[in-house]
Amino acid sequence: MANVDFPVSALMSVMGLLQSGVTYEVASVGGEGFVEVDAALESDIALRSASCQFPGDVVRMSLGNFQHALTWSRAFAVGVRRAVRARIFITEQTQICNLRHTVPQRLSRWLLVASERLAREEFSVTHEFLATILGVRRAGVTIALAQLQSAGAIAQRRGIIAIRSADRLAEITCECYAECRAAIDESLGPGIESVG
Amino acid sequence: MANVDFPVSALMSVMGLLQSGVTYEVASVGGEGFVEVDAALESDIALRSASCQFPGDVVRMSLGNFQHALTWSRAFAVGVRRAVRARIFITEQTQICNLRHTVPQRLSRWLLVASERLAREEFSVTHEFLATILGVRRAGVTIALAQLQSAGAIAQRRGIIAIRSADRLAEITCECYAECRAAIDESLGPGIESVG
DNA sequence: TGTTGTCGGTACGCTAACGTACATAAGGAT
DNA sequence: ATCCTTATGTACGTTAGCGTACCGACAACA
Repeated sequence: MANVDFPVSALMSVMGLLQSGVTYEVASVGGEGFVEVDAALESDIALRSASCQFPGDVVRMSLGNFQHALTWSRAFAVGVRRAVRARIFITEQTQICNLRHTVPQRLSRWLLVASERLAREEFSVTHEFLATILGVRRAGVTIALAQLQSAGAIAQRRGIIAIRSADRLAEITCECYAECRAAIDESLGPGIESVG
Repeated sequence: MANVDFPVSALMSVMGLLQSGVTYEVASVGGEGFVEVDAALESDIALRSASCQFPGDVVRMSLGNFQHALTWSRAFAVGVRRAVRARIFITEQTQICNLRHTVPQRLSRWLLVASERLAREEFSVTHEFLATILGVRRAGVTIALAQLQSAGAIAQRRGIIAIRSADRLAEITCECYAECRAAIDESLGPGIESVG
């Protein structure tokens, strides 16, 4: 871990790996957070691997600078720790979301979050990609997206999904969307318009 | 949040609440961690509520003392932050565990973890309680426990579960058990014999 | 313009777990 | 000893999502 990245208009993923070889996303990090979180928690070694799924601006600090800032700037440390707080909440919420909420609900949440963090309504993703992110079948994503489409929430082209109505998506998704938004606002202040 | 508790031989639960009124456990905290984690992350307000499910010894600090120690003792701060690091890993792992692993597997994991943290093989829990913890039906727990019993892993009496073979449980449970143990060892050192 | 690899739609049987309900059993209280 | 509460066993039909497979369609590129 040579650098710590604070996404601005990028969206990064923290991935987990099962013995079966399946990978899955354990955290989606935009402007409300940073990677790698371990850098703020007394370790130079990341327990997870991160990758950038959607390129964009990132504020990058060397690990050394990050830890220096963390030590010497009270303001910096507060911001970082509050981001960690939000991240924990989101991860906890996703625990139950994965267990109790449906694929269309979870998919809607991911689309809303990605849209807000990337500040656009259209992005190029394949069903396969979304299946990996959500930890479900590719076919399951296709079915769920068809539902969102016929509800007028999204439009699709090959390799591209466009959000037509964020409100519609918000109706479909579960409470976890709002809960995570509230936790981020509570931790970082309402200025940050990204959600988990 | 007036105090911060470091369980020694107790087991505490951090709970989440869905709009439906259903509560579920988002973290099980023993000797490898502390509650509330928000205290270490620039907030006096806990985003989740914690409760003690299994009484035992706890090192309790006032919030003021905790924050004082965190500020002035480098050693204390390192320990606390490393505990946060482990907690994040466990929570992330539980995300995928909830999604992909079966009730008997998740139940086995919980029993193993609880047993190690409480340092005993027998504890009083009802199926109803375990159902809340795992976020499944009470009937589902009954069925899963019957499987563990017929595999010779546990024995049951009304309101009591006794572990007969931790090895058998370890065979049944998923990789998440070992992954979390490894993450705790990596974060806190192998001295702590609790697992998530 | 034709070929080829990737992506999306759909279908099949299958399984884990669901929600619900009811009956039995254990054990403390009277 | 009996009652009564609480815990457990079990059963039913239902459902979401699985694994797999196959085919058509799009698009890039030769």
